Amino acid sequence: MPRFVDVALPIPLDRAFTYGLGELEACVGARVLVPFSGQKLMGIVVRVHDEAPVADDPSKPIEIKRVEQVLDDEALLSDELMELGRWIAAYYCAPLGETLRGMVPLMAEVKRHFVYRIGERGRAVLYEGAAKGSSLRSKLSADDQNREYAALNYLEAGDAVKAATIRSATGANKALLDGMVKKKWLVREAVAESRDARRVEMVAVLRDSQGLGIREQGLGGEGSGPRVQGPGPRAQGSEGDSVAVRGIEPEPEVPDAGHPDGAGAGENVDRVSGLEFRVSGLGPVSEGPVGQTPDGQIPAELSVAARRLPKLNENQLAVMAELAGCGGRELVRELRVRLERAGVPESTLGTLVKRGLVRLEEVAQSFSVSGLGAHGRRFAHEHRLNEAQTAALATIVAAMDKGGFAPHLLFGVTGSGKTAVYIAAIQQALDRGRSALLLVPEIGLTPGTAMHMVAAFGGEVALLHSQLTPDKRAEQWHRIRRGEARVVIGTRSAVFSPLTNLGLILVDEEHDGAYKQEETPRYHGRDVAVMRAKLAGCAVVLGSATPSLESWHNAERGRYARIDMLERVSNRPMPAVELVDMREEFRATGQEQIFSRKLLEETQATLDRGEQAIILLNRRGYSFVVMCRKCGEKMECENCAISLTYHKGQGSGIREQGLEGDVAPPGSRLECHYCGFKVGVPKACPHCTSEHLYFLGAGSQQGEERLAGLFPGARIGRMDRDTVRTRGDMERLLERLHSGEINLLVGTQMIAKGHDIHGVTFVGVVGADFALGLPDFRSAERVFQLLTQVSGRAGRGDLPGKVLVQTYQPAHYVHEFSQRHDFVGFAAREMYFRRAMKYPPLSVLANVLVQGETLEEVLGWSARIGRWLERKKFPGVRVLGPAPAPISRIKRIYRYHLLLKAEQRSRLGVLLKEFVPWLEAEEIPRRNVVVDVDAVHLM
DNA sequence: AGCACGCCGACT
DNA sequence: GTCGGCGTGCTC
Repeated sequence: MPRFVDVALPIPLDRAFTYGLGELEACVGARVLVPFSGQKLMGIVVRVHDEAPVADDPSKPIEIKRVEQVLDDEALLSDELMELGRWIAAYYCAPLGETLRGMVPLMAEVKRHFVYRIGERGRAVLYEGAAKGSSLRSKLSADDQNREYAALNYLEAGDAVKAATIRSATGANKALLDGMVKKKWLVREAVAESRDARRVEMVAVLRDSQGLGIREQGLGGEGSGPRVQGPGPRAQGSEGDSVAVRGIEPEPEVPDAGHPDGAGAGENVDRVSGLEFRVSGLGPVSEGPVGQTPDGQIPAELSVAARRLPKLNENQLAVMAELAGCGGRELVRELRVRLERAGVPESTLGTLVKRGLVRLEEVAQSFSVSGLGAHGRRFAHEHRLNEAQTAALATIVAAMDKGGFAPHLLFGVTGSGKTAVYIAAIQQALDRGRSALLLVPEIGLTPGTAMHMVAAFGGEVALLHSQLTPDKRAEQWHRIRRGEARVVIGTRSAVFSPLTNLGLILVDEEHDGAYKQEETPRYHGRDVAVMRAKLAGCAVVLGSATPSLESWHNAERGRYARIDMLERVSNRPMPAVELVDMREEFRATGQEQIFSRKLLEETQATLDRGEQAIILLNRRGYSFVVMCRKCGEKMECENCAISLTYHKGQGSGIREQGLEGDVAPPGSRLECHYCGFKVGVPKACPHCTSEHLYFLGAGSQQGEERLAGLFPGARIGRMDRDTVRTRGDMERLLERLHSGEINLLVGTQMIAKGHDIHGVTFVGVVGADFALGLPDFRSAERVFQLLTQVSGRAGRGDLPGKVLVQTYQPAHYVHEFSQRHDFVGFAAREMYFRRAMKYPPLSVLANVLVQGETLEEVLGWSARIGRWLERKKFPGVRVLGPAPAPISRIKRIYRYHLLLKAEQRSRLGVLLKEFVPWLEAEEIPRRNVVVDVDAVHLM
């Protein structure tokens, strides 16, 4: 029997630790609880072996501790996922333990806390204390001293007790207890226990006719059921089935969007019936049976049945109807919300329980679909696939059937119907008994996609996104692992879903920067997806209308098979794109305006036609620069090297752009978008005390205000991080758009993200190309993506769309190609630049960020790193810098960086392999040097 | 990372 | 003389 395990712990150390197994057994991939430096940590077994570790320094041999507990009988992380973790750790220069931690959400199941036990000295104090009386030397109050004695008394029996328990028994708080530990009166011990992550909640169940029938025969309620008081209903024949009106099969456990509580409490309600849509099982959306007809009447068949029940008052009837309407079962929590809305008192449910008409059951907390049927629309999978879609699907299915790793790039223009292909392909995977994974950049921003998936696959779907609480995430993870959910849709970390028998991985909007994790391990979800597909031996499809040049390059080199979908569905034309040269506009009008005359004209015309318009203003806030006219100083964040953004308050003050000196309305503030720093709007320049402050650059907030002034009749909505904080906000806003309640939408790039809004025929783009000036080699690519995406919002319905792009650089090639919807041309042109500059994808890039609290140390470290790299002259690697990072200070941390460009991946690998140990040897703290392999954001 | 251990100033 | 601040250094 193996005697040792190597355990990877969630700490930023590049090594595993060896523990003795004793009588325990463990396998690679299992979680274990181990003592570590006075703590109990959960780690993952990475090796099981018989080699006792030997100390580097033989004078002090290492004392091998024992594994305390093995938490999993079998590998929690499959070999495939362990392999993936190892690859990530190596490729992205991240400690294995931290990498693996990010792959298993079940750390939530281990609760770590401390317990206190009385020590020898404590006992002595307790026994002598009374004689000595309270120590006058003690700084503690008499009360606290009393509490200390009370705590000692309480612990006298010798048990180890949690701080919270001691406090409720004696009043001694944690600080006091820790003080007693310092005095050695108490001993503190770390404990960790695993627990079931699931919470329990109540479900109301309409008692079925059979149950009622049995009781009718005088046999009483079922033993397991709750005690029933009062008389049961009489005359409940078999026709009584109709009480469980139109009862569908018992409600399956339905996956949830995982709303934070309350955020979407009302979203799942159909506007007409006031009742919830339900999705059950596979197949098309079932607009769940409703308990009431639209006019609020009890449907005939229910009322007939209900009338047979004894003396049910209106409220009770309403509850019965409501329950029947959701298949005879509903979470009490959900039911309460709806009853409250209907004006039914909460106690009614209790009455029905007492009368035995409704039973309460405990279930492990699950997830109901909420907010997913809000639009009551039918979904794409019911549409026929067109020729291009069918061909795309055939290619994917063929790859799946052939088996083995098969990477594809699905290049499909906006509106070409990629989602329908995804759904059909997932269905094909399921039909073959295999599972499927769909990665999306951010679920919150595109509730539509999630909705489509749940509508198509119902209970087979697990949704994983960043807003899930650890418990909910753990439960979804379990569902997937048990094979209950064979379709996973989620953001980047969903790539670690414990799906078995993977048939297909899809990466939607594969170019999106949100796939890159900006903390250790700094992996790219898309690239990990490809690696996972390779390990699993399955098909992977990267989809985009504007593929990253990396993927495009891979397709051109034949590494990825390319699938083209170059036409929009239903042969809708691409929108016409027109440029407005804002320099020209200024010359003509003599005024610096946010919106050009042409843009206002088109907007007006669109609204006049009863259609919808969208205006992209890709900056948050009111003005993004506040400058002093006298000294030219810009208002900067105290903590960051960043201009503060002016956010206008709710007050009524009027501020014209550039108008000086007047007072900002109450609630106004200057905000840093990097660290969240906020200050009031200064009346005078902090540098020169001049009162001539100048507000420059229009953000979405100002855009909204301006448009409201210009189009008093328009129904304006704003979509940016200030107005859309949760998924619920997004859904509400989208619903208002779909319903036509809003006909003019202004917002940041959020509005460009794949929403399918049919009434939009005009898109105005304001200042989107300012990003061309950013010091990032990908700036043109990003602007092209943004322009293409936002243009894609126009003309998705039956009417053609039009796009107007305002620019100060009309000659830039980004505009030339985006105007023609010519990604291929753009890619060729951009690739020319990348080749000349040796930037990715024609090289491999790593960004080495050096950060620290003082400029001196940061300068020192980065200079040493620079010198080392120069001296070592790694072949095939070019080093740029060190130089200040484009944002040279964030949150009071100074930032320098070096860019490493390698011709080949392996060349960079050689360097990095030496680099990390060198840092350690040089005593440059690891946490001050961030190695970002394949960096996406160089800021 | 987080926790021990240890060395200094503040207060009784 | 004790308490408690946080600066190194180690963790199987």
